[in-house]
Amino acid sequence: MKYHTRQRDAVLRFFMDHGDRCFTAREVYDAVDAGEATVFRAITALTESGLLKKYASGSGRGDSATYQYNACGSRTDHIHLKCEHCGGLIHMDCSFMATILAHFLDEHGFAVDCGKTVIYGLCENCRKEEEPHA
Amino acid sequence: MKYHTRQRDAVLRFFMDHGDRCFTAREVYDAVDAGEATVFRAITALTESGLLKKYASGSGRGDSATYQYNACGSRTDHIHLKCEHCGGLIHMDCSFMATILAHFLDEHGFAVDCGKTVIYGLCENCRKEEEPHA
DNA sequence: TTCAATGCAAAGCTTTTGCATAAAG
DNA sequence: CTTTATGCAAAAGCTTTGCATTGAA
Repeated sequence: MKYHTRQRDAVLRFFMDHGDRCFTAREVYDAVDAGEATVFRAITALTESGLLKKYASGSGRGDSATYQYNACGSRTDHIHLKCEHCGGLIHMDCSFMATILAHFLDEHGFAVDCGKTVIYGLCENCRKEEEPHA
Repeated sequence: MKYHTRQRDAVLRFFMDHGDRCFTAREVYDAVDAGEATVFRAITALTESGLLKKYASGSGRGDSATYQYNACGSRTDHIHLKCEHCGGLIHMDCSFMATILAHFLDEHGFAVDCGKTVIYGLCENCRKEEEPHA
């Protein structure tokens, strides 16, 4: 990762332009003009640098990992909420977070790893869609 | 899953006997006397029934999913904390949980899916080990 | 000119499937 | 006796690697 290339720029730009969605390596490969191995190498590098967030699906046949642009980079002081319906990534940056983390630590002796933790559920919009008669 | 077989019993018993740890399908296959496909079929069935919890690692080559016994079965009203160091699974069944879920819902419009969410971090014992001079 | 990045094709792993056989009920 | 589970081997799919070539600085 010492030189600057057209392919790597294209991969990063693709993720930045669709920051609200997840993509498999295959989808990125289909979207940008670069070889398959190059796409994997670029995605791996971006993930390691913190610019991409990786979501591992079930492993093995027919189930590939997905990646999403992570605007906050390597900051790890807030929790991510991920909507299971629309795939949106919400950055929970509110003050109550500190209270939650303190509770886990004080009452359960558990130090939360914000960088690795993702809370799954349904976001506001998708809840409305899924329960039209509530 | 209509008949009762020695192989499926063995797989379930293996997980129950080591409820504190995660195993890959390969490890289970090495430990119990059953074919590879049978092990996968048994694990899949147990996971679907809620008796096993699945942790998907990165997909593809060299990275396999792991499974762990989930004593609480299909109950989904509490959150799981997983220690990244010892692999232990903590069932957070305290009353503050309701407060947390309410906050997510009221302030962020986000309905947490407890069944799918796992909070990663370091448990009490492992924190002490990792920071001997604190 | 030099050293890193690309791309293709081949290799590697995990998981699934097909099908004949064995076992459960 | 009928129906489901097993097991082997082959297939499938995602990701990585080797190596010659291209491109960046």
